[in-house]
Amino acid sequence: MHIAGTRARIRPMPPSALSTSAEEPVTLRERKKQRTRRALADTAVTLFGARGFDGTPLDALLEQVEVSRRTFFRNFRSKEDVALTAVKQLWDAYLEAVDAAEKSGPLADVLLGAMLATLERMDEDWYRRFPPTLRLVADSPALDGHALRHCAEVQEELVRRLGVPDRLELRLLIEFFVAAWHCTLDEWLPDCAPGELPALLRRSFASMTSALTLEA
Amino acid sequence: MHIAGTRARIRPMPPSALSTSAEEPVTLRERKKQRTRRALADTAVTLFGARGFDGTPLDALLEQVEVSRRTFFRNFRSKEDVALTAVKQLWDAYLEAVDAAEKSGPLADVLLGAMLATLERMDEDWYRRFPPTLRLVADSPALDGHALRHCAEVQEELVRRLGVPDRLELRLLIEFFVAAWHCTLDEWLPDCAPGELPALLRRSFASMTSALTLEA
DNA sequence: AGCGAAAGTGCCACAGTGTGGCATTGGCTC
DNA sequence: GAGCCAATGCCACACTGTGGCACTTTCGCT
Repeated sequence: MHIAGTRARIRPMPPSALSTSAEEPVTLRERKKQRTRRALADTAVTLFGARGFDGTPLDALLEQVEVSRRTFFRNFRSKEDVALTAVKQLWDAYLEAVDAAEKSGPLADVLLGAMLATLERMDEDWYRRFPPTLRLVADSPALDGHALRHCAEVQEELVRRLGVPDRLELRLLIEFFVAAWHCTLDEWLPDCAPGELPALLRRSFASMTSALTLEA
Repeated sequence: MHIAGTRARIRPMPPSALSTSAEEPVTLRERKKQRTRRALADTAVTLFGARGFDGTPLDALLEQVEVSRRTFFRNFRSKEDVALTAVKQLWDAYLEAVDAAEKSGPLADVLLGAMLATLERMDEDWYRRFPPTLRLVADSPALDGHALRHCAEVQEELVRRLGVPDRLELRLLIEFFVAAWHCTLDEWLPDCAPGELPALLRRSFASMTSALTLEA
């Protein structure tokens, strides 16, 4: 339902942490922390991928990375959170891309262009971790719920950053954009060939207008 | 992300239970069970509404209704589940309405018409419980995640029931429909005047095409 | 270099959710 | 009525997430 605005504020958590094209932090402390976070996120995907998200106790992950529960929860909000690291990285990068994009012409094209730019910017490591993450999400309702919730937050953020007079149409457009993205992922999921994702996304966008006039 | 098809099957739970226009079950046993479920769902909305969803332990609800934890979990999948009863009732009714609708002309109109019909069918009791439920969802990320997840399941079901040659466009349309519905609820939420909901929904639908061509 | 401050970490205990096992109750069927 | 069976209640347990506190490491400053 994700109603915008009235939502209770969420605590910030370490500032987005692992961004893909990260400027390496200078202090030793920060780098150490980053390494722990990265190890947790990486191991989470492989471990959950092997034994299932619901079927893997958090302790299994902690044991493998040799980190205490207390430390884990200082770095991630929840078990779902660490599993969805790749997804969050994508959206973080996307928001940056939207900020950087030139806002002229049809807004739909701006949103599409920003995503295409984002997909180009993501590195090889991300493309290795994203597909397994999607499969995790597809297999665990709990994870899916968290992913959708995160998406809703991104949408609110987009509305905030793209603010225009007519709120309703902007909200609709952003919802449509995310919807098209989800449909695209559905089609991409079986093969997950990185090169095909932009083409699939363009195809989804091209189908949007005709979808509205689809006959029974 | 809600990828269709590959999703793990969910256990059925008592057949939807509390439907709004329910044919009363004959046996005393069934009626008793229904009463318990109804009491749990009703009390949940008021109790969570008063003390917050996250701030209310499940035990508080169980104590008030005088039901053991074991019994509760035989009737509802989770704490979130019971809180979202009104939402689930709506979608259950909507799926029925879609089945009953005549599938001719633009599919978007079919989907819209089915929702308008559903809104007319919902009884007064439901209109009393739905707005508080929405506010609960707006205040608790966990609830929102569950609600979105449920929505995704409904969408998969819709694709299944409306199956047409071109899957992509159908999926897109259904996503757009749900998106429009969510936007409508956002606008309805502040006042929650039952009579205004259909008009708001029509307005959202009318804005769909222009949203796609919105200029920056 | 050294030293105090601050941040990160580990360990422990606890609240809350959700599940399995098993006895008991209460309604349904004959 | 008597037996049968579903529903319930009670107990114990696994797992997630949090708070408190002590200990170690790093940072910034002298």
